[in-house]
Amino acid sequence: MDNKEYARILKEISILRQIRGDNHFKIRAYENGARAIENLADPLESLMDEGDITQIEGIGKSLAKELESLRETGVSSVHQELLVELDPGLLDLMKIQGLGPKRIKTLYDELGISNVDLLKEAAESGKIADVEGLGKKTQEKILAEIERLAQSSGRMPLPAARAIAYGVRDKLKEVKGVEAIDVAGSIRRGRETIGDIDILVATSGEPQPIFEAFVTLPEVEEVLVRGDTKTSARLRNGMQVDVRIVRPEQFGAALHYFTGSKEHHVKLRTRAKKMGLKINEYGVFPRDSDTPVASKTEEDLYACLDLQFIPPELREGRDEIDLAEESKVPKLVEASDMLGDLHMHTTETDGRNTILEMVEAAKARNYRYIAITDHSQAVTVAGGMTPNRFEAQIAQIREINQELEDFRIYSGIEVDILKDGSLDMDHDLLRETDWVVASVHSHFNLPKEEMTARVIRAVESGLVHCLGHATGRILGGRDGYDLDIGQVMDACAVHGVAMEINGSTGRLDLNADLARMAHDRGVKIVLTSDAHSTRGLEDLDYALQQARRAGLTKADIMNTAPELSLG
DNA sequence: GCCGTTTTCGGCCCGACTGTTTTCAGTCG
Ligand SMILES: Nc1nc2c(ncn2[C@H]2C[C@H](O)[C@@H](COP(=O)(O)OP(=O)(O)OP(=O)(O)O)O2)c(=O)[nH]1
Ligand SMILES: [Mg+2]
Ligand SMILES: [Mg+2]
Ligand SMILES: [Zn+2]
Repeated sequence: MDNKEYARILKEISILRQIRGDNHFKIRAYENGARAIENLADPLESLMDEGDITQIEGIGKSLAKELESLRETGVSSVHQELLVELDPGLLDLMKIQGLGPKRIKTLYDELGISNVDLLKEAAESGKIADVEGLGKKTQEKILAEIERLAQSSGRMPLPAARAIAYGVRDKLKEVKGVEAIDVAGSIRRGRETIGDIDILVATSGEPQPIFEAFVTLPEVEEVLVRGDTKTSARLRNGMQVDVRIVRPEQFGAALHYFTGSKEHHVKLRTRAKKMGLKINEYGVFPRDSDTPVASKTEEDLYACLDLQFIPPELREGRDEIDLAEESKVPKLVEASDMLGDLHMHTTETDGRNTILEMVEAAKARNYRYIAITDHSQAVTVAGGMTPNRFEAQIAQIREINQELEDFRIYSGIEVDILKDGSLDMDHDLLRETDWVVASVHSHFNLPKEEMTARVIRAVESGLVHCLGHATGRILGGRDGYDLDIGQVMDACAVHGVAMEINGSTGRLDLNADLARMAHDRGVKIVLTSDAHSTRGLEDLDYALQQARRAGLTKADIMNTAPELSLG
């Protein structure tokens, strides 16, 4: 069993125990246990083999025993007993907005509702409204939610969600009374998928006109919640947007609250409480005082807790607070550190802009260099280059470089890794060019061993500088190809081959976790945009944010150097 | 159920909004 499976069982136990009405803190222990396993860098089973998994924070004697017996017998007795006592269909009911453990328990006890189909039947025949504590509105809402859930495609990839969020933000920015506005939540933290959009507004005036402007935006389909400090709406594209409004002097504390994560808050607030302080979205308060000791900025908030500042990308409730306590929060790589981009396409293949246009756009981003990496001929849909065309492009770039001052174009290629792991280009040209990215664009369904051997063969070729989009996953699309990424990383480390964090909107590949793992195994990391236009260069920002989530610093990233140095 | 530079027992984040609750539980952020 893999970590995901172990975590899923614990999560299901926590949900079923919630419905049964068990102690909140025991339930949280299962939730925490599930999260702890999800966050592990190594397989739980190898940690079991090596020793004591109660070393893992959040796993104690009881969970360890349960997990070990789960491994041995293939089932968890706690889980099984809950499924028998209750019903596996109840797990789906928790996905319905407005239904929590208490109402689900009531519906199960009173009406025998144990799955979504039965819930729908009961709602349609009006039985829900008759249940004590529920009513007509709840019944209608349940029906609408069941409908919506069937249509919804779940969490949205970060780039798409961020574009929508910035669109709403930019419209609200123009509204009278809006003195400050920021996108918060999982978008600000850079999670690779987004559940909903969270926007914070500061005003010293009346919030209601601003809420009114929000809910009357053309993209708003339905108002879900409308209060004095917060309003939620669903957009026509299905995305939920939560808007929270506070006073300007509370903006920092509120931004911190609205940025999350929830788990970060629970840890931070517990710590504050032990110091005699209370944190809420309005500030940090001494116990029994209404006068905040911090509220204006996030920096103030961490400072008054005797903590180093924790950047949003690290606020996931892992070990960031411990690091901040010891002043060991890494100085994360920043946009201004990025001096070049090493993966992009031009009109020579499937890009929309010329080399010179890409150069101009790169200069506008304050880069000192770029690498042009058009496709090789096996990628026919992109009009990949033959050796002749590639040779001509190398010459062309050499000429352009003569004319450039304070800027360098590296000639390069995104060479296709063919089915057998060989490279789709003349080897002499690969040796002649400055920068070789190698990636897989075909035969995604090879068996794991074959795929791993294929990629490693390319890594070992001595001709490759960087492995492109190593997993091949498409966000909100196909999974990565089946390959042993750990073996690939080790091969990269041994042969001095870098791995990219490809920031192009569909990819984020490597993702933050894998980038961290690669770095820890000694692999050099490159941030790239994989731009197919001048605009596309901006996608490097997504790669940057994933690098930050991975805890990487300027020194960990190759293209923060003033020039390409290939050892 | 987990955990410990105030604890091996006694804590465990904190607040907004909705509805059928006539005084606040449930759900969500
Ligand atoms: N203190 C506290 N804050 C919370 C809690 N739940 C949510 N928040 C805060 C932190 C979250 O980042 C922020 C926005 O909530 P969301 O439900 O939108 O979560 P988030 O944006 O982190 O993830 P998402 O991608 O939307 O699922 O509100 C909670 O239980 N306690
Ligand atoms: Mg959110
Ligand atoms: Mg939200
Ligand atoms: Zn590619």
